[in-house]
Amino acid sequence: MVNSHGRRSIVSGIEIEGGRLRTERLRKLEELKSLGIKPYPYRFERTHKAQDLQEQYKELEKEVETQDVVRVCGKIMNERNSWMFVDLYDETGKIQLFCHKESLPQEKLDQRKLLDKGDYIGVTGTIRRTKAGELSVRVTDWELLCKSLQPMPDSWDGFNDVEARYRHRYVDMLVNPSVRDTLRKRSVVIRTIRKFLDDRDFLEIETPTLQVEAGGADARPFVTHHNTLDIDLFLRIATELHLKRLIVGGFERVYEIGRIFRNEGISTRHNPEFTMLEMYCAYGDYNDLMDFTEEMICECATAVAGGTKVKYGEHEIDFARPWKRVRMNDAIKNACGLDVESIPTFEGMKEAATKLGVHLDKEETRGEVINTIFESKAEASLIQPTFIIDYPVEVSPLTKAHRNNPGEVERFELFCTGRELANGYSELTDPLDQRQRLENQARKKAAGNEEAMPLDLDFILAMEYGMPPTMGIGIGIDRLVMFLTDSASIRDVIAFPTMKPIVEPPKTAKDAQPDKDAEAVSRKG
RNA sequence: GCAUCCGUAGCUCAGUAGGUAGAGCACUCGGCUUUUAACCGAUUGGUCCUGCGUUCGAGUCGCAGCGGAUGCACCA
Repeated sequence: MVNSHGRRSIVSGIEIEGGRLRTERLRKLEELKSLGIKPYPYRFERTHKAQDLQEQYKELEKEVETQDVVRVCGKIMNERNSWMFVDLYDETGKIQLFCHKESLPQEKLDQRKLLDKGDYIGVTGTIRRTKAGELSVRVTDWELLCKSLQPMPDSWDGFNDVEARYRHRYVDMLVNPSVRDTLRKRSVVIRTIRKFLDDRDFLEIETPTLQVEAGGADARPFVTHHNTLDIDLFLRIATELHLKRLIVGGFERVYEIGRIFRNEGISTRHNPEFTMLEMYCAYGDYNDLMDFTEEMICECATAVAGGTKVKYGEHEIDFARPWKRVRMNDAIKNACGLDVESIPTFEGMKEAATKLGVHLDKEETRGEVINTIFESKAEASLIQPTFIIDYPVEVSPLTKAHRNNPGEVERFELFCTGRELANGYSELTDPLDQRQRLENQARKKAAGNEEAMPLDLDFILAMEYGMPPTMGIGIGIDRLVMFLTDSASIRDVIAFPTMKPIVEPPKTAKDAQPDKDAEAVSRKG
């Protein structure tokens, strides 16, 4: 890795070409080759994984030697007492190697000097437990499975440089077990959701990532270019509009767990690409959907945390059902005493917001102001899982009007530790109403609001063919995994989070000239 | 996008008032050991993030930039 000025490693622990530690390993690699040893062989027949041995010999007492011969393999992570003790790791955990000179042939003793931490080896040996109580393999033979050229992070100080951890996540995974644990739990969450939905006859259907217009959410999209068609395309910001087309198409239960791209700020809670579950189910409304959501998330919590109680930072969150359901207007009243229902006008609402110290920006309607008041006054206090229900129609262009309350829609958002976790509603199925709402959005977009939705005429056309009553929800998988794994940053639950690249500047005037190919590509046509 | 903080050896860090660039660990070499970051000895290792400036002299002071962290904004 080279920094912006072309010389040294900018992130800790990584050896650039010419680095001393790497050069030393290259020397050992050459020496191994000269001894006729293949440093990158093809396979190893193992009899046990580390965890198998730990379990199988749980009862073996200290200082007891067995004659049981095993073959294990893995990565050398640590060494003590001049390589008499070696910690060998495989995916399941650790097994200590006991490498005494009297158990090893002279040749293998000599070649030991060519091994480093980070190398993969396979060993043959017998099982024993040491005086210190550590289950070990007394090594009688070993073979190299991979020579590593990079130094492993210092085992005493650890691999703590945050930037290095995210830029070189493979090292982070090797050294910090919690990283693997979190990613494993993420996999469990996704598997649990799939099983939950599949068991209820849902179909997982993939919808387009490249779209002519990016709709279905308020967000700025990424733009890309298709060369042959010579058109700009957008990366999707939601899967909603296509999944609803599937409902129109006659599927009654569909979902997608897919990558979403939003061209917005990066923070501990936002990555430019993230994973969202969107699920749509015909003939149900938002009340049914809240029950459904509770059940599904409880199942995830149980699968990952073993129960409904989860520690998150300083909070203990209990997902036990049922969760509170609070009308947005009541949530505002509870938080700051304001009764928005007594204020019928946009101007009046604006005044009330200002009086409360709520900063308004681009709000143009009464409903938008109510939503902003909620976000700045009430949201943060929603620690335990809470459904906020009945949103203003102006902030919900895809949601069916409330059956009783004019000006409101049948929508909920799920909050937890003051953060939004899910967004669901009775889907708007009236094509004429939908057209009007999207035309309003398009007007805003034309007026310069980059997050407003485009007018998707094909979506409206689809709805004119007829869409049954439908409930639909989107759940941010990354956020959910954050809660269930007590992760402070979204980066901790993503295998390879987005990082700003380290750019190598031109070293000479000649290099500084634009690359011809790049130039050609940048000219459209 | 805004604010605050951070950047010295592979790692963790020290660096006094602006005056020769330091320690421990790691690496390498040698010794020793059947029991746990072993230990003992020796060597090696630096563009102090980059650039410009102030100064006789800058790791240290100033300005600009790069990268990161956190918070805010946006949003899920």
